[in-house]
Amino acid sequence: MAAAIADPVRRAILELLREQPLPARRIAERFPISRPAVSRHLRVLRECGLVRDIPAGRERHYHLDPSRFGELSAWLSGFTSRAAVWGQRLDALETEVHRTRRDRRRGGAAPDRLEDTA
Amino acid sequence: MAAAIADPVRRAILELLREQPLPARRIAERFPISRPAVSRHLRVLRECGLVRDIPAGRERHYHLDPSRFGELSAWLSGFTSRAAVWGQRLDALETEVHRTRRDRRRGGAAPDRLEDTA
DNA sequence: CGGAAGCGTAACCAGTAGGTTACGCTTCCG
DNA sequence: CGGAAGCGTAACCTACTGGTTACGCTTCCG
Repeated sequence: MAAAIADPVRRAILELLREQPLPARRIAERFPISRPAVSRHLRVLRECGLVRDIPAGRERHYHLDPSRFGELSAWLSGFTSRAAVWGQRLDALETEVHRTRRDRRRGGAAPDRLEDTA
Repeated sequence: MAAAIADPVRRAILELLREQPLPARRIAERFPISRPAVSRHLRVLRECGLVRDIPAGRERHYHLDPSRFGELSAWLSGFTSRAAVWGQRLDALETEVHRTRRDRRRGGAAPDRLEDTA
């Protein structure tokens, strides 16, 4: 499902469908690629459940199915929520690494002076 | 950047690094693929800014860089936020389509009875 | 009824992504 | 100092992805 969003054309289609439902023809004519290519992109999105279609005569109306977006969003939130934590730990970690290297070179536990890292 | 997350191995690496920073060796040994393969995955993540590395002697400590995750998360929120809206409009739309088809077949404006859609 | 419109699929082709092995460079340590 | 450890990169191969054209099926309409 993440693979479906990886493609820029498919992302554009989703943004298009976010504004309003559209028949396949209308979607295809907004891209510089051929209609069958768009048709396959639509199939990928359909199989991922990101998009649904309603047959309407000889047309086929596509619309967004937002239910699936939550999954990826939830996965991402597992990372963004810890941003602050790591941000705080980061400089401390970097300092620690530098200190360790210096210690080993000197062969002893040096105080945390920073004259060569500043 | 979305392409970086598309790969399952890279997602697993990110989840791994979310727990704690790790040297490349430790990351590689948790996957059934070769070490150079993991090394390239790490490069992709690095170039996307999802991950950063700190040289530590002959090792290279990798850690998460959560700042970029917000971008994708923000893009996704543009869809999830409208979930309720479209969910409400959806059945109405579907009904409308069916009604239109029926109307055209009959050649007149039919009342919105639902005997064949219910 | 018959042609046009709207879509999807099949077959084919080129570019890329991800895997492997071989290799080279730096860092550690006996 | 010299071998081992830890990484990254290059070269190569295969598989998949995304694009195109050709085609077939259903639906509309003069």
